[in-house]
Amino acid sequence: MATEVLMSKMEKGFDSDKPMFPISVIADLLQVHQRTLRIYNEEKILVPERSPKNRRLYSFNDIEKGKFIQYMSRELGINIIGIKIIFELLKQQKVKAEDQKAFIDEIAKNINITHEMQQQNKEKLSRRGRKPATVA
DNA sequence: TTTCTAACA
DNA sequence: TGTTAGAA
Repeated sequence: MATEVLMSKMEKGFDSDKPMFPISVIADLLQVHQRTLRIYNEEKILVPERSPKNRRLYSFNDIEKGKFIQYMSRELGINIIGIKIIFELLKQQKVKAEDQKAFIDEIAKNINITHEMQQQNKEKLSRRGRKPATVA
């Protein structure tokens, strides 16, 4: 459903920064509750534009950032405060958006966060009623 | 109908 | 984090 909406937008050609997707599409795509996205908004981790009617409008870049957040949260087990700190660090280090996942992965590797440990994190989180990670 | 905020479970 | 009430 959300994917079809995305594809139709992509076919036309688009600005990756252009706000165009409502919260329902992003929630569907990332498999998170809308509440979670609103929390990300409140915590300033993922802040979308707003429509004239105050509706949140996410850009393609926001979606990519959302995927990264889900990766850190679900795969690495980092909480929102940790993610805030990481984003601030990435900003201070001027790490480009395309390099951020590799940057974090390298650190995870250095402190021995193995795939087994990531799997354990996923299991822990899913046992707490959270949906298993789908985002790569 | 969908999304908003805010509060409760 | 998930769910819901009431407003827009």
